[in-house]
Amino acid sequence: MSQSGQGFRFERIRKDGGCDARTGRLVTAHGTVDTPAFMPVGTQGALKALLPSQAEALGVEMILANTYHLYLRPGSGTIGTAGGLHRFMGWSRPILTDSGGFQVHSLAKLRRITPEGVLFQSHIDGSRHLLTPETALAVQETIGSDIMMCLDECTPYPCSREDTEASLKLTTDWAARSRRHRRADDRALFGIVQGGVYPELRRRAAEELVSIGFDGYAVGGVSVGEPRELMYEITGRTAPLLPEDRPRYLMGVGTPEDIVRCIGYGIDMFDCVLPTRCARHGLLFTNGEKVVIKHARYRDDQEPLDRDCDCHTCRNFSRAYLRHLFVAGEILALVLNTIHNVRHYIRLMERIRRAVAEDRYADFQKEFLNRQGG
RNA sequence: GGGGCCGUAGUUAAGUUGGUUAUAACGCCGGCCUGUCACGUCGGAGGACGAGGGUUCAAGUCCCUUCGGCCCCG
Repeated sequence: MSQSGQGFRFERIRKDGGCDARTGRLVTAHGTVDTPAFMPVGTQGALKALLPSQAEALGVEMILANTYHLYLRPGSGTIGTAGGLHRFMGWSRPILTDSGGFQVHSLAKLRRITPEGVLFQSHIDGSRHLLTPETALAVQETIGSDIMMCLDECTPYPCSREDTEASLKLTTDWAARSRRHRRADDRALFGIVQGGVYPELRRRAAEELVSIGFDGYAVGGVSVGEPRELMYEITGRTAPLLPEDRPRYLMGVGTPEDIVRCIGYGIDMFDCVLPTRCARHGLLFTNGEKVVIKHARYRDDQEPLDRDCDCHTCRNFSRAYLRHLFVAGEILALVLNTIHNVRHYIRLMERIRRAVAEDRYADFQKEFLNRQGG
C-alpha cells in the first residue's frame, strides 16, 4: 500500500499448509528479521545482563526499547545528540520502540488522560509531562526506531465494556493522529488494536486501524492479568481481522506455550520480559521442566542446565555451579541465566519457523503443548 | 585473689518497670514473575531463652549456685 514506509517491507510471507501459522521477513534499514520473531526487551536501551554482541550471537534479530523510559532518562535530546539509539547503545540491528502508553498506565504516579494526550508525573522525579500521539512519535523518530508504535491506552483487566469502548475511541483517534503526523517514511509505524475482552470492539478497532493504514498491526491489551484461555480467545479472534500482507504483533506475550499457541493464530511478532526477567530471578526455561535454579536438588547436579541447548551456559557450566552463583548473588549468574533463557526463546522461534516452512506446524504445536503438559 | 560484661533460631542480635502463641536481619526451604522503576517479590520451616535451684498467680526478664567465653585491677 502507498501508505507504507519506503524503507520497510514485510516479505516472503508463506503460510503453513495446515493452519494459520506463517513465516515471513521484516526488512528494515537496520537489517532483516525472520518471522515469527521474538524480541527480548531492553526497556532502557539495554538488554539487562547482556552485551549487544552477546545478544547478536544468540540469534536475536530485533529488540524492543521503550519510549516512556528513554524520554524521561536520558531524554531524547541526549539520544539524538548521540546519533540515535542504535549508536548510543551499540546495537546495529533493528529496534522496535513501544510508545509508552503502557508505562503511563502502570508507572506514572499521577496521570490524566485527555483527548489531547496523557498528562503524567514521572516515576523518577515527579516532574510533569504531556505525552501526545505526536510527541510519542517525535521521540521515537529521534530515537531512530525501526518500528514505531502508536501511543495507545492499554485498558486493564477487568474493564467494563463502557470504559473499554470510551478508551478505544481515544486509542483509535490517537492512531489516526499518529498516522497523519509521521514524517520519517523509512521506518515502520504500527497501529495497536485495543478493545479489551469484547469481540465487537476488537473488530471495530481492527477495521478502523486498517482503514487508516499501517505498516503492521499489534494486538495490545492482553497479558494484563486476564486468564490465559481468554487471552488465546482474544488473539485467535483478532488476528484474522488483520491484513495478511502485514506483520501482526502480539504485545507483551509471553511464555513459550503462549507463543506456540498464538503463532497458530497467525501472529508474527512477540516481545516479553519473561526470559530476561525470569533469568535474573533464577527461573530457567528448558525443553520440559522449568528449572528454579536455587533449589537444593541442584546443589550437586553436575549436568548441564539443558542437555539439548547449544548456549554458552549449557555448554560450559553445571547446574550445581549455576545454583552456586545464583545463591551467592554473583552477577555472573544473571549473565549466564539470561544467555540461556534468551537462547532458549530464540531456538524455539527457529524450530517454529522450520516447522511452518515444512507445513507441519499443527503437529509441532500439538506435540509441544502435550510435552509442556498444556 | 578482687571486680565486671556476655551466653536467646544455623549466624548476628532485639527483648521495655516480670504478663497473651519469644522478635528482626541474614541464612535455609518453597511459590510467583507476560508492551521491565525489578540481582525483584510473596510465603514457610526453624528456639529445652547455657545448666540447676529459688521467689512469684506468672521468669528470657528478679535472686542463688554452676558451666563456658571475654575484659579490667592486683
